[in-house]
Amino acid sequence: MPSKKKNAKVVDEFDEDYRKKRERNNQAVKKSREKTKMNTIETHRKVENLRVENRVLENEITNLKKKLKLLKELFIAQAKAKNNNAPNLKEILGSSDESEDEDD
Amino acid sequence: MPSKKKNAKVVDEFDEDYRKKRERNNQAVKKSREKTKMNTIETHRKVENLRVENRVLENEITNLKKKLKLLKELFIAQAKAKNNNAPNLKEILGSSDESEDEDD
DNA sequence: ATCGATTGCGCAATCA
DNA sequence: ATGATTGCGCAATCGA
Repeated sequence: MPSKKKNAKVVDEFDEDYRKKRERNNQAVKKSREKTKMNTIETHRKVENLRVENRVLENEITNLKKKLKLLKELFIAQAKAKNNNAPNLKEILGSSDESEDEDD
Repeated sequence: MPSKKKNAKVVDEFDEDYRKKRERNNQAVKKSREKTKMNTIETHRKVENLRVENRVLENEITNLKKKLKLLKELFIAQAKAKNNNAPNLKEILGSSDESEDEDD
């Protein structure tokens, strides 16, 4: 029963259709891997950007804390100078989540 | 002049030393690519962590700004009640880089 | 049935 | 000589 038609899986290495298919796949593979590389680079870029942004935010927080501290001192001083009943700042301000200072 | 000894580059596909070498390289390749995958995952993890941290910092800034705003109002109110010369907060606190409010 | 995209794997060149 | 990286091709599989 040797049928010359199709002999199963013996891919004729040089068959034209086969070669065309292989060539297209090879291109697809290249493209896909190029894409992967780009994504990798992009992700590294994201990390770097986020780190920078993070430092900016940290600095802003530091500055805000400094201002807050100073203003509290001014407030207390003013209260003492003009009055005796300085409001309780902790009650007024210290709600949320921070715990920056400890004076009273 | 066919010398049976060594016929240049025709790597005998089944030569034992060749096979050993190939096998070792195949393992090295696997290892290296595994490493690459791990690094990729790790980098994605970093991005996620940084994003989270960023949100935390943004929130902290928001809270600090709120506090600062409130305290400024208290300070002004107190100054007006007891005194007429409220110090110039902008000068004292410096508008270094932020610009949270606009009253004066 | 088709076709591109993705993935695991092996080979060989090159780096270190 | 040896392990690590890298570009490339093959084949299986996925996804539309």
